[in-house]
Amino acid sequence: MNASAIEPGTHYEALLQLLRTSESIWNASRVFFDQWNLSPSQFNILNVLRDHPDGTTQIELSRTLIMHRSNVTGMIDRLEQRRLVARRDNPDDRRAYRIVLTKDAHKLLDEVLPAYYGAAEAVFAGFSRKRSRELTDELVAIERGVAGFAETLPR
Amino acid sequence: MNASAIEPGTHYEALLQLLRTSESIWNASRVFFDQWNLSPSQFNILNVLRDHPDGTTQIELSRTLIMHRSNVTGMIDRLEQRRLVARRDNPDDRRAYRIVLTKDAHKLLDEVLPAYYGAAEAVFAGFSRKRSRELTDELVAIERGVAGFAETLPR
DNA sequence: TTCTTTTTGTTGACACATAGACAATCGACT
DNA sequence: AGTCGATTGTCTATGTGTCAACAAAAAGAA
Repeated sequence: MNASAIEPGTHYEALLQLLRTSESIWNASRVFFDQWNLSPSQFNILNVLRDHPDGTTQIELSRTLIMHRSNVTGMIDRLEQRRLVARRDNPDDRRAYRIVLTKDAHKLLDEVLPAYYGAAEAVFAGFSRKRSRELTDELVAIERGVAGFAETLPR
Repeated sequence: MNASAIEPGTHYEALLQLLRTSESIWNASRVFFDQWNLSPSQFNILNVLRDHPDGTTQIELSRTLIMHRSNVTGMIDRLEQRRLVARRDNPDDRRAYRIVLTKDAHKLLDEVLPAYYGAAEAVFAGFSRKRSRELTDELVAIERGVAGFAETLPR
């Protein structure tokens, strides 16, 4: 409420802890995906592509994963070199590609995904479903708070 | 529990939402700190240095901020160029520096910090202190779960 | 003391992220 | 049809992160 607070408060602590926890998840996921020589970002791309059997454009990927389109170029370059994705022609739009998973990628994901879902459950050992649903709601509310605050910022 | 789950579950949803929320906070903070031409990482370094009036070493900074020491080199290089930190000699250890804030940095932080704490409270508008304390505890528990899981991973 | 191991900071190579400028293409409008 | 603004992907520059290899210095062992 007090937009010119001079000292850190309880909410500030919660915010910091949220960032800390998220970073620890991200770091653990780096080690986890390294088992298959993947980065978390690479996995995210492959995971999104699973939902698009006919392929999707790079700009669409950039929107889904909230990253700049110039970043997608490099990510797809590296995944293409590893033969995990392919750039197919897009008959509807000659500016864009249709990015698709290769057979190798499907085989890789069949291996990774069960371990991936299992890992999420392992991390939450001792949490009831109810509790993690409540947590999700809480986090969504915070995300809305952040979005609201961001609008007050000079862009 | 079930370490070989085949499908995403409630816990998985919560984990994803945690990462999403954290990313939205980080992105908002980029816009926020941009008002003073700072990156979130640069601010974090300055903020840590406030607690060390006599300076601290780069390796100590890397441990506090959980980043590689080679990254600290570049961060301090850029902050030094902007005259926000200085590398002072360390009489106790001629390998290391004592990194200290400059007067300019103190002046900058006097401007940033109130807005910073205020922003945290603004994001949590509508949250009681009790609720954000509970959230903090929840997040700490998850962080422990992550650490536990990470230990089961091949390093 | 001397020998060995560890630690500190830098460097180079790379991955991942942004922003801005650019060419090719698309789409809408006249 | 032709024109003009928006979109798509790439390129360059830069910041932030990792890791491995290196020199200098410190710390420990003999």
